[in-house]
Amino acid sequence: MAHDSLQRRLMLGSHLAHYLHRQLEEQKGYTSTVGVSTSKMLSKLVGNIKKPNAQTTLFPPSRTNVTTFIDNHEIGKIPGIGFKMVKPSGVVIRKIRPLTPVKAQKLRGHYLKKPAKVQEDLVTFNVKDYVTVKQLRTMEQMGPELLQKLLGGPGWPADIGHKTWALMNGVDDSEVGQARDLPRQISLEDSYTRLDTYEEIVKELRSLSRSLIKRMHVDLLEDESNGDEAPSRRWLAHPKTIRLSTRPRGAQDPVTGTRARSFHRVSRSAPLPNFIFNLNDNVDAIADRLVDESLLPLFRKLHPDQSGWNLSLVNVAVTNMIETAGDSKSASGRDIGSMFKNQEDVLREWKVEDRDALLEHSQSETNHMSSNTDHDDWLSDEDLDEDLTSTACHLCGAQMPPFAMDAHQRFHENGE
DNA sequence: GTGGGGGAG
DNA sequence: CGTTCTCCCCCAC
Repeated sequence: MAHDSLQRRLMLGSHLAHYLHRQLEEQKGYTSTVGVSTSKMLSKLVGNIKKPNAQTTLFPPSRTNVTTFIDNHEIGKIPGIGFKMVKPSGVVIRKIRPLTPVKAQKLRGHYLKKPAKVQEDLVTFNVKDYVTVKQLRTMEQMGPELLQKLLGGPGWPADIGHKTWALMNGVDDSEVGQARDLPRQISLEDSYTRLDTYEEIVKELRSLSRSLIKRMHVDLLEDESNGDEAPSRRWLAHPKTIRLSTRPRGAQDPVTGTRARSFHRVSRSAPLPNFIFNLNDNVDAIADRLVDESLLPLFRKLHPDQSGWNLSLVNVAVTNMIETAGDSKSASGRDIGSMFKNQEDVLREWKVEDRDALLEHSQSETNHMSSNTDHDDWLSDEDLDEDLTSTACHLCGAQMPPFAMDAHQRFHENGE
């Protein structure tokens, strides 16, 4: 693709993002941070530049600009590599769980030829040894194969070497997925400084269950205002499984008295009983029954010992969402095109195919949106036009922001 | 499908 | 600004 057209696409993307940002703020009162670039990873990274309520576009999108941008980041900052540095691993022999480096930390260690220093506060980790993407990227032998050797192994994604190498070079081909109308799981959890008696556990499970059922009602029920009968509600989806997870508190070091920080979770799951979907019974009663018949059995599976456990976290989740068939509530509100339309008498919807056409056509036009030659690195919010009132096409009536109208006209000129 | 884990936000 | 909570995806089995 020609360099020039890429610039135009980014300009259009910036305008679109700006419009959405503004609409979100004006109509919903939400602030948002926006990053615009040629991939999800780069967009996320540039978005960090102006937080919390502005947008940034990586511009111009030249190879050198992208490389320089990526290179200056600490390795752990790259989305997909991750910041996390140690994970508990192996069997707990006695009291201390061995700590093993994970991705970013393995890479730091490789560069430094020694384990990177991490500053461990009571609860958080900070990098002491700051290793940049550039330092790693330009190392001897660095490439997908070496990265595979460094990072690969059982439990890790098979293509981790190639993926990581691509990320270090600013390349990310992951797709922008369609937003789901329903989550895959709903979970409630709470953490505790001390939770070690059966009575307390039961109490917490009841409380979590009540909240979970209420969440299910909010997120999975649809009002069925069919006709004039008593208002009824129907389930948009039925989760099939219930899962109980806990996080045992790390063992205490007998010498220092400090506790090894444990991320380790354990879980057990079981079929979700149907009575949870009953809308006539009261929530507390359903919750109590759920605790007695599902969660306590799961808890006993998880912790067979009568006592001695000490939990720092309890999580209750419903998963394996089965969407109710024939649901008409498809992707409405998810399609960006439909957000531009606010009249239902519009004959022609601005659907995905049409938007693509619009983008293609816009590539051959002369750039009139703004003069960008005075910006070498970033294109920020303030550079964009401010007129965001929606206007109608005089040919088809489609509603859209003014910045899109010009290209839309050419869409008609091309015989549509 | 279950259980464990990294990771994002 | 850091912690907590929620969610997602991937893997081994």
